[in-house]
Amino acid sequence: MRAQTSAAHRPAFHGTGAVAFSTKGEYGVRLMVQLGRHYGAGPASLAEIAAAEDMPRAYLEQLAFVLRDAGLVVSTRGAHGGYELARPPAAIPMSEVLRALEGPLAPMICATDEPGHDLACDRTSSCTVNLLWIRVRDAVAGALDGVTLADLVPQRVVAIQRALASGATSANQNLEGAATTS
Amino acid sequence: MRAQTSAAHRPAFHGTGAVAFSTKGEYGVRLMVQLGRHYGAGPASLAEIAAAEDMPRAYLEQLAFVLRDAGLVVSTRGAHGGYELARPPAAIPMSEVLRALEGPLAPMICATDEPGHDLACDRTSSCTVNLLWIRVRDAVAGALDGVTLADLVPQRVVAIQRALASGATSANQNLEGAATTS
DNA sequence: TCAATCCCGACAAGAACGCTTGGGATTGAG
DNA sequence: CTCAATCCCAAGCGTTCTTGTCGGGATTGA
Repeated sequence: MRAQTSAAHRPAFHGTGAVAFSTKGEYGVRLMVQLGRHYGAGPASLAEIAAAEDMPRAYLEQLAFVLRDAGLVVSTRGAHGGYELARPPAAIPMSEVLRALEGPLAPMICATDEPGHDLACDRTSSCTVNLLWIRVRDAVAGALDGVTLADLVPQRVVAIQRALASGATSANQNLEGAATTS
Repeated sequence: MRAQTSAAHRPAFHGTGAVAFSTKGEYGVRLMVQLGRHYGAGPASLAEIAAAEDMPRAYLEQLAFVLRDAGLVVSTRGAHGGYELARPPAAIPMSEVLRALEGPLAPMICATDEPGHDLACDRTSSCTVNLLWIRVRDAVAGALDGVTLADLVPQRVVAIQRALASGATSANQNLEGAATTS
């Protein structure tokens, strides 16, 4: 609802210190969650989602393109178009989402999961630290593999959405309260 | 030995994408590893370490101060002074080192390990994603807690160093091969 | 006395991030 | 057929962070 135009640049790194996802990661995941809620109910427009989540629409577009190129969402052009998940939420591991959004998860250049990393790493003695970065990378990859989009979209919300898709057409805004912010 | 003055600014983020430690983390860990090798052999000067690892000395100083303030190393001033580990390597979890160097490990502001995070996080519906960030944070914290400085300083190297401290003076460079880059 | 070292604050270049702008192409509805 | 809604895309701009550098102090052993 409120003013995409006044978004007023947030601090560069949303997460302080090490292990910091940027807003790319956050917005992208939020976008995916919204699409997860909408799953099975036709395409959702970015304008809708941007309003619902109070994120700048134009910026969301960029993320949506990335997610599309990664094969995670499909787009429908033209009027009443929008984005949909390419697969059911349970088949979308968050590792894939975040890798698409933020690039390969490599805590250091020495620990890229891509080939040829050992070439880039010919530091002197202390390259023992590789062990550390690799452990961290694997830990993150494991955590991210273990969570699917379905885990972030409570099942009852999905059920309600589906019911709506074949019944009434309005009143789908009041499901927000479900967020148990522990 | 070779030219601290020509270090020529490296690319800003050493680690691409999500989960990127900065050079602060890398240099700091390398520094700690060097101190680990030197453990029990008196204080080591920053000039020595900077030369051995080819890192800018003045920058290393800043990291050393941080590590000292965190109680991880102790300093001896004056001639023949330098830095020493405050504890044996096995008693230094890397989580502590990296937290000191890079701040609290919080993948997002919503998932700080400090109290009051729920105040900062009053996003709309999608705060379900908290689950994700917290999982990632815990995974990283776990991985980092499970590695101590001793794991990065092979015991035989320590033994050799101690022998050197009371004997010969060279031939400690050929231990590189230990990095099993899978 | 002197040189080696730690201590400390300020600042400069450059990259990355966060977002905006401005236009195009494509499609359903009237 | 026209029009509005939507996706598509590239370029650019200001802010903030990192990555160091610089210059000078304080402290101590020889």
